[in-house]
Amino acid sequence: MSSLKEQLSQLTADAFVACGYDAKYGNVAVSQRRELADYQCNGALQAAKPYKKKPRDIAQEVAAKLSEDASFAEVSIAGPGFVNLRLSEQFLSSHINHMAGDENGRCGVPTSQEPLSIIVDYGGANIAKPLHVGHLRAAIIGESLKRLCVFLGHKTLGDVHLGDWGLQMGQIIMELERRNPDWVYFDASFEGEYPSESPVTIDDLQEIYPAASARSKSDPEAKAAAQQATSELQSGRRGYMALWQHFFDISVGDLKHNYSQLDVHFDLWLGESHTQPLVADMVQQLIDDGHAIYSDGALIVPVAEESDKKDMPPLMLVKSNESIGYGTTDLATLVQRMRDYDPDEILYVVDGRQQEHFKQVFRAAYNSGIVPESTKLEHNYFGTMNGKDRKPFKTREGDVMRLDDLIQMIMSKAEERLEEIDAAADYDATEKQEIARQVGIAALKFADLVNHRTGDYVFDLERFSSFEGRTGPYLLYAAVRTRSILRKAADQGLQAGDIIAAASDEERELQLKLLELTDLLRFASETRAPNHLCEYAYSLAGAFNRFYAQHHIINEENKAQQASWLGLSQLTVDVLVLVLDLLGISVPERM
RNA sequence: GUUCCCAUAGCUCAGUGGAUAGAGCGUUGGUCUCCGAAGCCAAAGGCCCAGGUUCGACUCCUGGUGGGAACACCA
Repeated sequence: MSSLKEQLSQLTADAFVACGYDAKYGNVAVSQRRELADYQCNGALQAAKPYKKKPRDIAQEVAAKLSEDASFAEVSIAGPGFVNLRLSEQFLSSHINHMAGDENGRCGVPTSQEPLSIIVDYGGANIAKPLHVGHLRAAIIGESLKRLCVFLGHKTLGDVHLGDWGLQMGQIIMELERRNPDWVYFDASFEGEYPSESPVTIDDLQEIYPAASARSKSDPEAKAAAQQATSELQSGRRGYMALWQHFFDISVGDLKHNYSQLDVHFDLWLGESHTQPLVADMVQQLIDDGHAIYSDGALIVPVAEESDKKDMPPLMLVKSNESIGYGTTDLATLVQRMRDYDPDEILYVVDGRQQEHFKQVFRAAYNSGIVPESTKLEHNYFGTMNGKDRKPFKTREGDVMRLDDLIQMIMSKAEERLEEIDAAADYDATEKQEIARQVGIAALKFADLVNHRTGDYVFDLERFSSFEGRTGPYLLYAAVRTRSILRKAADQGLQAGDIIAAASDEERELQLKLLELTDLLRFASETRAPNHLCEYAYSLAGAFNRFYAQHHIINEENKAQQASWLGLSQLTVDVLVLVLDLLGISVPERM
């Protein structure tokens, strides 16, 4: 079954054709003037010029044709030539009951007719480096896009794509060598087995990395040593590899814990390092095909094009010190993804500051044939989360804030707030804790996702942890309160039934809002913009709250009416929970 | 310097070339003897500037102004 908008557009397009006009003018959209129409078509205005007619005359013809259709209660024309459509009760209730009757948990949303194979690359977490607020947006935007793709029926894999093969590895190795020169890992002549136990803990690494990074920045010799170590690691020096493996193992464990706190889950835990076996052949091929050339001692892939408005630097394939950077590993990752998955689309959910880098990688990939034209590569970039000074968010001390700390902060705020309003007072401690987590995560994620992906936004703990207005907790509240009504009704033996004609404008608006679901999901997916899911969830909750304020369900005496309202309430919760799930937000049973 | 992104209400943000530009916060005022008031209702308040394209521009184009970012051997 196609979406409501598609069906209405089809009917309208048929009317245009029947009147002798092109079908393309039949597109309809949700009306902005709800007192005038449910949906509207602006095609008559567009058709006026090519057909050399007055737009109102065209609108009149089309409207006359459309009003023969039982789908509409009223078809009118207004303004310069808008065709206003008001849906009939039969049309509305048949569609809303179809949604409510969906037993697959899809609320009537069909899966894609042309399922694609999609990879969403949205981690970018670094080995040996704690997740910080900079990783937050990638995680939650990427998770949402991935869930949306999965729900729409695409074969989708989320890849964390760890940063585990760059200079930071050499920096840490050299820092450790400086501190512990007698470790067996640094003895180049050692040929035995290395210890299976890691010599460092995750906490050690989190202290060592900033120190190593700072030293490398301030001391050119240290930097050269780190570059050398990186190069040796990448060529497979045994001791370094053994050490690196420890970093990797303990970091991945920590990262999985962090991400799962956020309800973010990856299908693939691959990193830059996993491309290592592919790099040599890829580089050779690029040389053989003439795509890679030497310049200043480095091997580069020129990617500039005639039409470029600025100088486009080449992709750095092999640095003059023999080491490789993330341009090379990103390219090799594409070799691997094409070989293993042959995807139709790869979506990179990465900070907007990487735009030039991805432009280079994509060009190099297409030009060299690593990726065929039929595979779409997209950099779905996002803006930064800033502090009130409009600079990337820092702690009060000026450090990068760890994601862990941020999550703790928002969770304890949630707990505080729950205490204040005396919610969940008599639940046991474990449930309370989990509710605080879900409320906190909902607050955090919604506050992020409600902003358009590409824009920067200002982090404001007070505002984010508020439970009033357009927030995650408001939506949880709306869903949980509705569930509570349904539970009460069930306790009294009341059953949801067929949804009948709306009893009020408020109820009609709710029904119409529910019917927008399929179109909304497609739009959010096409534009890769989860903020539309947020907008929808919020307006749906608002529509339900207005309906709720208008009608008293439990006390309703007309049983058919009551059953209908229960059905509508159930559908609303189902849709709300579904959309929140696509945002990566889970709803507690009660709170 | 060049290129990219951004500029909408006091603040934080939405807005698919269409009618009267929407929310939330904040402010002011209503609303619980009835399903959970984290709610609902109402008031006040806005598209950076100048051109252009279009029947129609917050939206597209050009040029300003103001802010942010990127600019081969970090990622």
